[in-house]
Amino acid sequence: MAESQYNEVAAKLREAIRSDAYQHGEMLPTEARLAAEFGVNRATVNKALRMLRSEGLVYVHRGVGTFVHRLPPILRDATARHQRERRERHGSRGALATELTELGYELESMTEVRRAVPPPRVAEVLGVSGEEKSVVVRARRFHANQMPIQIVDSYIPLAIAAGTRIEQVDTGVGGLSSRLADLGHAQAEIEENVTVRLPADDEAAFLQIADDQRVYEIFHVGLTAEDVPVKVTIYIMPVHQWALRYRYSVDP
Amino acid sequence: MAESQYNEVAAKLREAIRSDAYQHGEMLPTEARLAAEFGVNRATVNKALRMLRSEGLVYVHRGVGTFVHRLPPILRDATARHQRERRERHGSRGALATELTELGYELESMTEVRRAVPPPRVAEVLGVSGEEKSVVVRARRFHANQMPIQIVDSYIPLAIAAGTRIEQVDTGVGGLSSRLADLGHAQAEIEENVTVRLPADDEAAFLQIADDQRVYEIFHVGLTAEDVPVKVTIYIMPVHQWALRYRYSVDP
DNA sequence: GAGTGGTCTAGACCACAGA
DNA sequence: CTGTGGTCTAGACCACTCG
Repeated sequence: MAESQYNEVAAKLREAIRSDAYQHGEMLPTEARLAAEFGVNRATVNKALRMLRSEGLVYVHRGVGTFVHRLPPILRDATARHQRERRERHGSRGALATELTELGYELESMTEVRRAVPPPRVAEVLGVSGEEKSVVVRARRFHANQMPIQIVDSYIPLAIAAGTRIEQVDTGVGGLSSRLADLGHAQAEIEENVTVRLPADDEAAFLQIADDQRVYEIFHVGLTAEDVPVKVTIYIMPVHQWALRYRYSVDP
Repeated sequence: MAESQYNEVAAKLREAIRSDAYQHGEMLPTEARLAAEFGVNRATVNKALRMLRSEGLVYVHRGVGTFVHRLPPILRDATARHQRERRERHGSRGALATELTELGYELESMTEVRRAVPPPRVAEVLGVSGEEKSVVVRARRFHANQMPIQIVDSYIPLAIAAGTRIEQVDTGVGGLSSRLADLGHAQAEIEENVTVRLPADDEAAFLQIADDQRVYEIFHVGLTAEDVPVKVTIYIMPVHQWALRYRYSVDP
């Protein structure tokens, strides 16, 4: 990892950040200054910083400077968030709010609800039309301490959700899952498919990440006890901000 | 995504690859040729190709050329691989072999077994010394169709494994999990923590990936019915080659 | 207006693979 | 030996932010 100059510069800066030379939010020296300091061209420093940026170790304020990002990742515990004990302990608050409060973050969210044409893969899984407005979309955007952290889009077939509280912004105590249960479509099983990819333009814009960073795409399907898919949720999160946890039983 | 020239070049090449202009393994035009074709400098083409490479869409044979990579991702179904029905259906073969055969891949693996000092995090979870050779490491390396795809290192406390079949390369029918069960340490629960990071040098070398690609690190802990950790396995896989699937029940 | 990072060019040298 | 991609430099212009 230490052959090329930009790799060496990157390694030195990583080390400086890992040690306590820089605090979260502190500005690094300018590229020109770093170039002089390390005795290399600015393009070389720029390439090194691009690496750090794509790792999530620094972020850039265009026209201002490069700043250090040193925050512990957020844990998304997929299994625990659906357990009764935990739900009861934390009352009506969502799973994410619970997780983040435990880490000392303050959570904010915005929700938009509309009827829409579902993406092809969602239409296929839900067994609805991919050409008409066949689903209700609940589009939520989350910030933690003023920092964007997650995009969550839930798709529910119109046949289930039309005219119900699911079409309102506030779904009430217990949220979307409880409303589905009220309507006779309680989810019994969850299937999640995880992939990692580059962000789309709108995702990168909301999450304030560079286009060479990566996001998790979690394709989450809620199924009833009869194995009927009743809800698809797609989660998009920057990989450097999150760790995922799953727990499951081994069939004896 | 289409402002800068290198992004436009990258977008055009992505599109050419996604359509059927190139087959898997086919060589792209040289950077010089692409630069002439698109009317930009070679450095710009190089930057675009670097993006595609980091996405796993192309790979480079140093001194030869840039080649297209178009293979469907491998699905790692964490839950299904531990279910009895599936295990019985496929006999003594491992979970991975089963998954890959279904996708038409031919699987090869190498196994090394040794006693070693565990990494700090592993020592902590297993409750063993992080200074002495307190674990047996089963280091496996997997290829599918001659392509490296996965690094799997399992750590078992010496207190459990010393002198048993676990210390031999061939663990026999049912593999490591069955031997743990034989020894009275049957795993009842699995916890997996997923993160995404840059590869270490040795990981990049084995997996034949560039140092700006990403790998999943899956920190997998096997626990007995009494919640005692008996095995830690760390999986390292390139993100562009794999999708992860988890399925779990919702507590009613 | 001054300073920042983002991008691009032209040109150069290198290590590597293969004929 | 030739052709490939990997890297680096010097210099330039740009859009952006902020005082």
